[in-house]
Amino acid sequence: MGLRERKKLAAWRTIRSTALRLISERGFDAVSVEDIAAEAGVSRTTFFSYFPSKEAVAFDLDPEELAQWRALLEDDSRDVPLWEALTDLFVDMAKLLPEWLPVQKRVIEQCPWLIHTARGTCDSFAPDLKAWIARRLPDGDDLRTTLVFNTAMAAFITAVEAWEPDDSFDQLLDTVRDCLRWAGAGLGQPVS
Amino acid sequence: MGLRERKKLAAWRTIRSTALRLISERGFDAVSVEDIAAEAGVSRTTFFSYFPSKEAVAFDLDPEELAQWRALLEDDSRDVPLWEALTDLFVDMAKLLPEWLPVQKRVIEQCPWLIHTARGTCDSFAPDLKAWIARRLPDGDDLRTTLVFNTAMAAFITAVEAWEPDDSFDQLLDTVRDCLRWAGAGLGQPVS
DNA sequence: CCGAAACCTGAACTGAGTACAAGTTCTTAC
DNA sequence: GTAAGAACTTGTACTCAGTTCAGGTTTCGG
Repeated sequence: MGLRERKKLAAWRTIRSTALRLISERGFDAVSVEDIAAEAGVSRTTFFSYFPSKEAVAFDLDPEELAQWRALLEDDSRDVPLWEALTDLFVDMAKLLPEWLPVQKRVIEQCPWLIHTARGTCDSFAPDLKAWIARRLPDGDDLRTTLVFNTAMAAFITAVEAWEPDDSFDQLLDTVRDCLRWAGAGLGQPVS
Repeated sequence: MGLRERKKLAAWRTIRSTALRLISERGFDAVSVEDIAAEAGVSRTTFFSYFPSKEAVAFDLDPEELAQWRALLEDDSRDVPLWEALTDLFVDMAKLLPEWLPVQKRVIEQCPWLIHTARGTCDSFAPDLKAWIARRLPDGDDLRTTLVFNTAMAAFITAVEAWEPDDSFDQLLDTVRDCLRWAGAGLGQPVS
């Protein structure tokens, strides 16, 4: 990794951590992009070259975490049934977030309307995940692929939103597993 | 309904239809709130007293449609199993949208990032729907309630997003029913 | 018909996001 | 090592969404 790339990542992290500090101190609305940029020692223009919006600085994933995330999708073992593999995948994904999640949840607690933005975080790897699912599904059934994707996502989000930052992280992982299992088994069925 | 209320609804509809006309002519980004207000014969300030944001004018439901929507939730017959009732409910809900949906889809086609806003449309009755589900579920299991809600919503959205405005509307209703059924039966199960 | 409440309006403001030209820092190829 | 050029940063200036508010107009209840 050349100097340029290292500097870029460093700047990204400086801006991000500055932003999260200010936001958790004063609340999302009470912090302007100008405040963040000034405190992080860059110009407003530079801020927007790193983050496309003020929301992004609060919710975008760290490039390294994103890479780990994507790496999970490389696993191509198709001997496990789809939904079980999917459940494991989501649990593994959740495992990458023990630092990230509590912060996000506290921000959202103050500004509930940011939930929409937070959900959009997933968009960055949604295409990859969809491809992962499509690979394990009979030939090119787009509707079915999308349905599996959206439903699994819904189950995952349900677990995340039910989790309180004060609960243990293992509890979240259990809930993620439960939600995915329930959804996979069919919510029309009686509770097992 | 007094004069005041009638005028208000009329103004709402004038602003809305003006907005949709301009947006479908020029595209969402190329139309400013000022344009819409001017063309609709009201001030910018008034515009924002009717709609909280520029996005809202494109996606908010007509108050009357919203009322019909809510009316569907009044039905309290609990003899039908939860998921079947839910499937019927969503199909009935979809039936109220034959005018609305094609327009929304065309707007989103031009500005894909508006999908998030469109999904947020559901927020206006989400609490009611959640209560509807909770009523039919064993005592206050919040997680399960939310899971059912989110999953059903995901299935519904999948159907809506797969539907093309040129397809017949009945096809949408069929797809909604299919998606809900599949999700209810369990996506971990083989296709039936 | 009169007073109160609801409504509309213009003006002025904040802050997000964009465009661009000029300056600075890193890279690469020689 | 250095020079040409690519990539990055910055200030300025702009557009437009969304808010606030004071003052005027319309509707409503009695």
